[in-house]
Amino acid sequence: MTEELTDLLAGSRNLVGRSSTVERVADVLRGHIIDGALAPGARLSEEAIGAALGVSRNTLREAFRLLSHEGLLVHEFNRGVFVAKPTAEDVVDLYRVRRALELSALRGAAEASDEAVALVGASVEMGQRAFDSGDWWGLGTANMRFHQAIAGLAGSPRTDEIVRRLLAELRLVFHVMSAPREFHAPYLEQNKEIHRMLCEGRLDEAADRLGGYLDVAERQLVDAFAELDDPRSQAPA
Amino acid sequence: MTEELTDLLAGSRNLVGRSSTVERVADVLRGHIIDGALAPGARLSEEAIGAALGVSRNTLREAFRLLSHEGLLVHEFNRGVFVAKPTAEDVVDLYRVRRALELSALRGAAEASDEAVALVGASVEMGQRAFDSGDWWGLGTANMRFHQAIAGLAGSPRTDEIVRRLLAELRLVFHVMSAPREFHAPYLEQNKEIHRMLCEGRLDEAADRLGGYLDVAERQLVDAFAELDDPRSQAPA
DNA sequence: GCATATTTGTCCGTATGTATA
DNA sequence: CTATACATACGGACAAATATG
Repeated sequence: MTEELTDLLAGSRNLVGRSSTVERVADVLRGHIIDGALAPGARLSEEAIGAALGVSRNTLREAFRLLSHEGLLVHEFNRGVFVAKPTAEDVVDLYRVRRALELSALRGAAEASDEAVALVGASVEMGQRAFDSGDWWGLGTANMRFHQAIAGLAGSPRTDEIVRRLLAELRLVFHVMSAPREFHAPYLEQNKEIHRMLCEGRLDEAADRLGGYLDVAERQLVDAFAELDDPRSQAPA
Repeated sequence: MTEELTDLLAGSRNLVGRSSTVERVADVLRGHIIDGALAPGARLSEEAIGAALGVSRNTLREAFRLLSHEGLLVHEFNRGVFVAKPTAEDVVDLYRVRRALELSALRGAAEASDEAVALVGASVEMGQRAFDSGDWWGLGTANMRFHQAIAGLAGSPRTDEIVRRLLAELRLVFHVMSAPREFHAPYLEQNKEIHRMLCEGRLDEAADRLGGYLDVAERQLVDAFAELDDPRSQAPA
């Protein structure tokens, strides 16, 4: 069973070249986790992964600690580390924190820098390009960047870091959505609208819009989880 | 120069006995950092600390990663780890995030559990006891617990975790306050008032009160930093 | 339920590169 | 500029806990 993982990760070995080994290992693993190559719940063997990436167990364990604190891995004492497996409650919690931080940033955006506002616009354009080329996962990425940019309006390094962490966890959640297009596409127009309101200084209005849209997205995800747990639906493993 | 640190930490060696070594080491170091035994900016030598606590460098490095992610240590590549040294900008940032999360939790407290509300009351009583016995550092601790309880009204594990992290960083900041009593004491009455409003369901009013009080505290801390940096004041060390 | 194999937790020694006196 | 100290990273070892047959 470790065969597949080993083969999977071996392709990343040549990328390991400079800077801190621990950081690079964490980057590689993070990438494999958020793009689904390492599925939620999968166990990460120290020996197998270490061999696949060509790093020692000590170094690998430090990378595991990093990703555990980012919420992408969970560490069970004397049992190993596993890819985090978010539940419906996690979705609710993630959206609770997002609402608090993103809406607060948007409502206080009168003092935001021009560059921060420009990043919001850039993410909207990126989403449009992804939509035009039918790249639905790219559309999801653009949507992530939109929310990161909204949070960035606060001009707060800690908010940026926290939201980055939340969105990475949310990437894991999105893997339960079987229809990425139908899920992500409707939000492109909403993002455009919110960006417009932002540029016109209608901040409270924009925040209300964003709040409502987060509510809908949350419910959609929770429903998707309920469907998975529900035995009468034909859940594909 | 490592002599003092070694002696300081050696007293904690016997505490190391069960559960995960990494966690225990992190707990010991966290305690020494927030109570000021390890001053901001101090460098933590792997060898010295490892010897003092009787743990290997590998284990110690994992604990360092933990505390770095909590914001209490900063890791400089190829140079080592240092106790975080918050600046005035950090204070502003910390209060920005606190405002967003605590006010949001308070405004939405209509759905808070009875236990969560009770914790707010308990922290107020704890503060009163500390005040009565002249324990000013304990008063600060009670105040921390008050804000943790306010954030806890959201019923969100992630909010709890984030706020815990922010308040630990804030502990570091408080070391610049030379007069803990004058700083912490006025907030006891405010906390009582906010708790009363909370129990009566006057949530928006309570949130406004808390917001104003956070503004004042932030300004007070920023001023304290300005005084330290200002050469015309007789800054001790 | 038990014996065995696997894996984690932790420590040690060491080589190499980097920063600082 | 050299030398020293230290962080980075590796590999091996062993006990303890867990998983497996």
